[in-house]
Amino acid sequence: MQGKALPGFRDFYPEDLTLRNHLFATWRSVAGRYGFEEYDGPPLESLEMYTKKSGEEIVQQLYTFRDKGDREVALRPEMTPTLARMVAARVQALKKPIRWFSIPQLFRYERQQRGRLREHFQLNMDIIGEASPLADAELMAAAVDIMRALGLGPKDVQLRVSDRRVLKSLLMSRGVTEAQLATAFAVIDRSERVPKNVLEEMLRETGYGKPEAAAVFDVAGLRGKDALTAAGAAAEPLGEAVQALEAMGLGEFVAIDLTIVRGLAYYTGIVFELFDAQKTLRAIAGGGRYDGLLDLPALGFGMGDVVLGELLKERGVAPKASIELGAFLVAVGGEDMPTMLRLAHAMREKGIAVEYGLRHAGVRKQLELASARGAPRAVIIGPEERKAGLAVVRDLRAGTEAKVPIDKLLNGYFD
RNA sequence: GUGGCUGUAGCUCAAUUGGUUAGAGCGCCGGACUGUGGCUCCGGAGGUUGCGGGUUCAAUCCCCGUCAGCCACCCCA
Repeated sequence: MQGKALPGFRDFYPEDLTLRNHLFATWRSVAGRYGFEEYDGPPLESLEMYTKKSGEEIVQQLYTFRDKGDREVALRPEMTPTLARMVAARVQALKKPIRWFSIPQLFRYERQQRGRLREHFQLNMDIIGEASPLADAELMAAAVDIMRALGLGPKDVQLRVSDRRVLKSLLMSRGVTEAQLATAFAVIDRSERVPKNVLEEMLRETGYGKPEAAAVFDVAGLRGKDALTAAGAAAEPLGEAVQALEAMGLGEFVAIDLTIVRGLAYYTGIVFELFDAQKTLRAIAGGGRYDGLLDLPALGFGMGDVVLGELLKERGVAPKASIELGAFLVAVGGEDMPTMLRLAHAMREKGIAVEYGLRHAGVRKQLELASARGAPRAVIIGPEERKAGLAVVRDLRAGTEAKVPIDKLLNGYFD
């Protein structure tokens, strides 16, 4: 063993890169049909940018160093600060709402586990300058449509939606104070994973009394439209967004679930996560509204390549081959080589993917290579047919053969 | 950062209570096979048993350390 990539970093062998390219292509395609434009920024930023805008935890997990110009720099752990800077610089000139997407490679120094590495690629889609819940619905619809474009249905993935304003209203109407909200959010976020007595202890430490603690668990248990009804006016934006998704025909994917809180402190409104419906993997995507970060209403989501790639492999919808050959050419004898090379080049000029054996071997060997390479057909050039201006086109899947004029093949036709 | 489990060929796994030259299947390379692939048969390459140390006549096996992976916690791009 010559060593391997650093822990948490990946080598992309052809089959791995095939999958990654498939994800990127799907991301670009769906983002494009939603009218989003692609942007990018530098992978290295000033450390200060993250110490100011992100929480302490994120900073501890940063890849940082001092560059030769004595600047404190960091590999980007998230795209939002970069986006915020780019938008702020041209905010006067940009027509609102801004719909942008990006596929940055992000870095974070943390202990790796399945689905969590130290580096990943993440689709970011953001809408800036629009407060309407229709914008939230738009973003969630795009996330769902990416799943559909990848071959996943409502039985595979579910979009769980919540709204911090709804949570806040429900909690405060039950006696929880504004200062206690942060703890309540943390408890609700963990309510499905952490034992109840541990959560109760968390609440007690923050000065919760019995009735307020009960209210927190009560709220955490609310699901579906009941949650909306209970929250009254505060639930209107979430209700409107969910209705929009239903009108688009995506209702089957959507579940209102108040236990979705999201870790980042800057979310202010609707938040959502896309989950593997069997819940064996981590969240596939997550996002929400962060109106306070810029001077404009804003919302966005991120979707990483790691968990999504694992899910596609698990569900058998990952692509296999990266190249799709049109034909594999076979020269029977050495004297057939010039014809084969001429034909190969002519077909490539026509845009057909063509391969042939790079050293002369028996027909058997060449055909073996042809099927190993996944070619749908072989074009066999031998002295007999060549005298008549013909070649044998063999269908490698069906095992059938036909003689075709070489002139036709030169023009890119197999029959 | 904390705790637990696991490291044998490219992959999946064997190897008697610690025992002599660490095996098999798949994959890879070559041959049977000089104008027809997938099948079959034969042969070959490929290992510092993650790494380092210790115990022992003898370690893949037991002990310690370390690195890596997995799982949980923390956290959640």
